[in-house]
This record gives sequence, structure tokens and C-alpha cells, in this order.
Amino acid sequence: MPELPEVETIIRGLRAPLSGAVIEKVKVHKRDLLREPSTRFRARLEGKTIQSVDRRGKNILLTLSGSDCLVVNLGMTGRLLHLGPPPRPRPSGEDGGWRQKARALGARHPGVSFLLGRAGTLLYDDVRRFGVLRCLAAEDWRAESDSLGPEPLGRGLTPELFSEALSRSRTPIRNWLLDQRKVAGVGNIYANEALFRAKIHPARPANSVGGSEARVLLEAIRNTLEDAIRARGTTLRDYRTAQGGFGGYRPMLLAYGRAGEPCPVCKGLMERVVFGNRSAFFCPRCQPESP
DNA sequence: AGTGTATCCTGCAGGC
DNA sequence: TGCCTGCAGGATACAC
Repeated sequence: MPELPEVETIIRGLRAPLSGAVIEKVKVHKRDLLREPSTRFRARLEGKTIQSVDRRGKNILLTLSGSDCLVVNLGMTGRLLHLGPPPRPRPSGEDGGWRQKARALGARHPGVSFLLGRAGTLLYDDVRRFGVLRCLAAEDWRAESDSLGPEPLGRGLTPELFSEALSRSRTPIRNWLLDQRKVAGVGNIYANEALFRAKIHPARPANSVGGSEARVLLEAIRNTLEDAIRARGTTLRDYRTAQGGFGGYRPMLLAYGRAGEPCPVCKGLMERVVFGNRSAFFCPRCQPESP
């Protein structure tokens, strides 16, 4: 579900309420979201202070006091919701009243909750449970982060480097864009959107996209992601902001989900093809298979 | 090496 | 109404 713009929107919404908050208690409701025993997970987190909230690709990163960090990948349907504290703090034994708030926000599948005292509750909710929450030592996270590709919105990714990387693979360009080791943060929606904007057929081999086309594609990726961030992401069904709001980019999607509709540019019929186990949406006239 | 397929899981939409 | 099939934003373990 959540791609770079959705994750970016979420961390922006978490930064203020979570920075400096203390994780008083962790409750694991669905253990298969973890990669370690829940007792160990809880022990590593309880008592720690959240120092900062960041994003790397599609991962949410909470840096904690000590040398650990909490890394959250939302999978397809994960949500990370901030539930504010109750207006009138109640006597001990309370859970922060988060269940009621969660239901009010439509969170029906609580996975892990973090009780933050005066800062309220952070709730991870996930229908399909493809998401993962991990507590990692800083150095382990660094190693993993290094294995991810560059940030598409970062300065480091120059058109030259991008073009160079493309030239090393003949996998379909849409699949290439989904590979987090190549570029971090692009998913199926924005890969299709960027390819439509750049007028590149999604099945073309990556190494056939060279020179000026690579430059155009990188620009299209950046513009698409920035537009989507501005709209707070795309809600198809499950994605919510940290405050439970909807993303507003869906009506602006040009290609994704539009098979059978007229192309917004040439009015020809948009198509859907499946490869790599995912749908690709494109206009056969604007995005010819052979350039 | 690099590419394609199946799998984890639940819910919803559409066809009959 | 209900049953069935297909499909969904992601990531990974495999086989070739």
C-alpha cells in the first residue's frame, strides 16, 4: 500500500507528537508482525525515549535512546496511527483509552500498541499483516539501509547515476522501479504514474531507457512523488495518515487503475497488463512498446 | 546473475 | 441472498 509519499506523510504527522515521548508500555496483539519473540521486543522498547522520526524508502524509522531503533514496514495495509491522550487522564490501570479511538478511526485490526503516557498511544494496525515491526541495533539498521537504493528525491541520485544503473539491467522498467535495491520508495502506483508521465512503456527493458529518456523518467518520478506528497498520498482503501485522515492523490492518478478509460492525453483506451505478478497500467499510444 | 512464480493474509467487488 | 473467483499499495523464498 504505502509507498514513499504515504510513508513521508505519516512520518510528518508523527514527528511532533512522538519526538521526546517515552515508550511506557508495549502491547503485542499479533505476534506474526514481529521477527523476534514479543518478550524480547517489548523489553528492548519499554522505557526508551523516541528521539526522532524518519523515513528511508518505505520504512518508518524511530530512533530511540540507547542505540536501538524501531523500523516499521507497513506492507500492503499497515497503518501507524497516533491517538492523542484522553482529555482527562484517568487513574492507573487504564490503557490510554486507545481502543475506542482506534475504532473511531476505523482501525479494526490492532497489531501492536505503544503507550506513550502524556503523548497518547501509537497504534500499528494491519488487516493483512504483511507489515513488519523490528527493533534493531543502529549498526544493523545502517547495514540494511545501505543495501537499499538511493532516495529518489535525494541529491545523490543524479541523472547520470540513474541512467548508469538502468543500463545494467534488462528487466522490465516497471519491475526495475519496484526493486528497492535500485531505488528506495517507489511502488506499483507511482511506478506506473511516472512511466505514464515519461511516456515509457512499463514492459520495456530497463537498459533500453537511456540518456535523455532516463533523465525524463527521473524527473517524472520526482514530480509524481512530490505531487503525491503534497496531496498527502493516495488512499485506495486502507491507507490513512498518522491522524487517521485520507490521502488526496487518488483523483489525480493518470494511469493507475484506469484500464478501459480514455487516456487523459490522447483519449485512446488505457490498458492493463499483468507481469511480475502485478498490474501495469498504460496508454499503448502514448507509451509505445518500442521507442 | 538475474528473472519469473508462488506465498504470506484478509476483505471486498463482481458474476452467476 | 450466497457462493465463487479474482484482485489489492509489499517483500521474499524459491526454481530455472
